[in-house]
Amino acid sequence: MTRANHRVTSLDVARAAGVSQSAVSRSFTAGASVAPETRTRVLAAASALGYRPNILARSLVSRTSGLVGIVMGHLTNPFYPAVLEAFGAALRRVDKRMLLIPVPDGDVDQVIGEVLQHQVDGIVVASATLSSALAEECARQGRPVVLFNRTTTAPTVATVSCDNDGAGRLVARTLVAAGHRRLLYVAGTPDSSTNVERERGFRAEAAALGAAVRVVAGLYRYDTAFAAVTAALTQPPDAVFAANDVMGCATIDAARRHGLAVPEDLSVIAMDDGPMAAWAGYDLTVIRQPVTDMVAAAVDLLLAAGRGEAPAHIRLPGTLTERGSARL
Amino acid sequence: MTRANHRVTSLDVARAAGVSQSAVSRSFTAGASVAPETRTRVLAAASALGYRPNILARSLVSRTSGLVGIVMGHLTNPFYPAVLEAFGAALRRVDKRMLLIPVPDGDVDQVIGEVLQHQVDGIVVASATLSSALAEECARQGRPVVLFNRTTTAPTVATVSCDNDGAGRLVARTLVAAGHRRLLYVAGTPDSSTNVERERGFRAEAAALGAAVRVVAGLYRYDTAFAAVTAALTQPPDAVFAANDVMGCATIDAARRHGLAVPEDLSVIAMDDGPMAAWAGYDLTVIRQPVTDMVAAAVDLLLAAGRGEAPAHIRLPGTLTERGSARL
DNA sequence: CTGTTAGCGCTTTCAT
DNA sequence: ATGAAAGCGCTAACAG
Repeated sequence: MTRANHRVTSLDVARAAGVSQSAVSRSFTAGASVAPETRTRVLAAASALGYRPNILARSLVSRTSGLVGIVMGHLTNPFYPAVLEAFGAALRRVDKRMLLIPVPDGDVDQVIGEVLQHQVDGIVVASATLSSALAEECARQGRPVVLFNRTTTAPTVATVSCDNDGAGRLVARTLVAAGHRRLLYVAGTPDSSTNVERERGFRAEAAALGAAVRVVAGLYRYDTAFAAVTAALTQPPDAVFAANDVMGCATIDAARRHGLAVPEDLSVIAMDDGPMAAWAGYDLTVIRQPVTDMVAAAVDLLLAAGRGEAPAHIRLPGTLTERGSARL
Repeated sequence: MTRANHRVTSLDVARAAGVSQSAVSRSFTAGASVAPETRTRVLAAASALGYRPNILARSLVSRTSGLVGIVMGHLTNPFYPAVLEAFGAALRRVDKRMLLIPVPDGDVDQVIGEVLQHQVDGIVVASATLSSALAEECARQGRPVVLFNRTTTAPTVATVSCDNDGAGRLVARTLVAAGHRRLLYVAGTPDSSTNVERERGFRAEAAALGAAVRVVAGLYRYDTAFAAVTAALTQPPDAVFAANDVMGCATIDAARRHGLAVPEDLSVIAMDDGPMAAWAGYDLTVIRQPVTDMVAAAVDLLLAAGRGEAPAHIRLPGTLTERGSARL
């Protein structure tokens, strides 16, 4: 038991163990030179007093906070909670924690400032972009930035994303091969690189194969996608590629409401593979993004940058997961 | 422009502005006594050099880190991302950030240790509980803990939750008033206070009104709930209360697959009001938890504890949101 | 209002 | 292997 309301410091432990304060510090530092016997004594005293090293103080001198800033846009898109969990696990493995900043919208730049003040060891920006001016400032301060699920031309930031162009092509190829000719693309937010690439790949491949592609704006959200698809159904396509799974669900719901059966009358393939894609009510055929690998790659890039390596750009392939929403 | 690869400190700014280092500190402290003219000069120098105060150093002396630990269980339950966003917004308003620890399962205690080392100003534990030993240690260190969406008997932790018992009663009353008699409760994880309270209230009120209640185990997950409900449908109930919205969706899907129409053959009411509850495919009648208010209350409790007030227990009522899944 | 002076709790040379 | 001492970058008295 320890006295109430008193922050136990390494000095307290030192006194209790009859050693110097630095001996205590060493006992808590992996691979420091302490006599095993000393260390045991120190650890005993420490746990008796309920001592835990103060990471803030340590960070101040070691110049690494053990914190990684995660700047994330729309947590309500079920893709991102999965990403968050993956980052939590991956970062814990390298003994770092997440400083999470859910950014309302747009004002990423301001938010990055806050994160920098916390002396984070790196920053992950997901579902948003930051100005190149700020990217440069991060670089100057030696704080690696990796853009997750977005690409950029800023030379100082690393990026990790799915091969969206390839995914779009794969879907087009798959649908056309199954005999579909009138294709509909339900787009995400038009300014996101993710959406742009998926659309580009999908259209290019479809065009090459002689299939027509119409595009409606779904903005990555259920309600907008539902409305857009409903409107598009006046001239029904035979297959839909939705830029994320939420909009895939919206497409299916809109089709059913319109009296169309999925997949008999309409094939639906969506990007992402969140929890609801597997629900019995949807059974959505999807392109699964390799979230775990993407996150692992992002963490690697962060660490690599910490070692002074140049920012890289990683693209991982998505994989087609066939379920019941597409007649292939 | 500033020199590459050099962390700008307040001393650098002081020199550049021709003032003392403390003048710089004051210029960045709200309500400190600095001549306006001095402050402008300092701020100018600071922004020229790209200076940002180092929060770590500040925290070390001010003894508040500006960090709140958020320990969260299942991010994949769509209820929690919404909670996270709300906390992000509410905490930012009091100038604090989130140290997010997604806890795999169970090992909350170990995780709290990490959080404590970061000198957090408080800890929010959502969808999990912590041992009372650890709760006591937090208290001793003066770090307020609030349990979110869980209750406990530990005297040192505050709690915020929905009035789950009341919600259960409300649903039973509503369902029975609409003529339903054979009720089914799709339970969440049996050891969560949340589930226990909902079930207790639902059963008590149903019993009082002379309606029968069967219970199946859904574990708060889609797949288990789908299987459990499917099995229960061999002797169909007329109404279902699902302990969360995901299981509500599972119930609807299971019913439809079984050839039952919702709400004609089966009324479904669920707890929580996540994004998909409003989807056209489900149109789920729900008890909405007042997330924003709950989060605001949690933040208040954190701040109150910081001022030395005793831990309180707050319960906010849920509200019935009628949509199309229940015949009322 | 401003500068000087102590630390916050820890890591890290540098001697011993 | 250990202790003494010098900071990490900042805030907070305390004089002036």
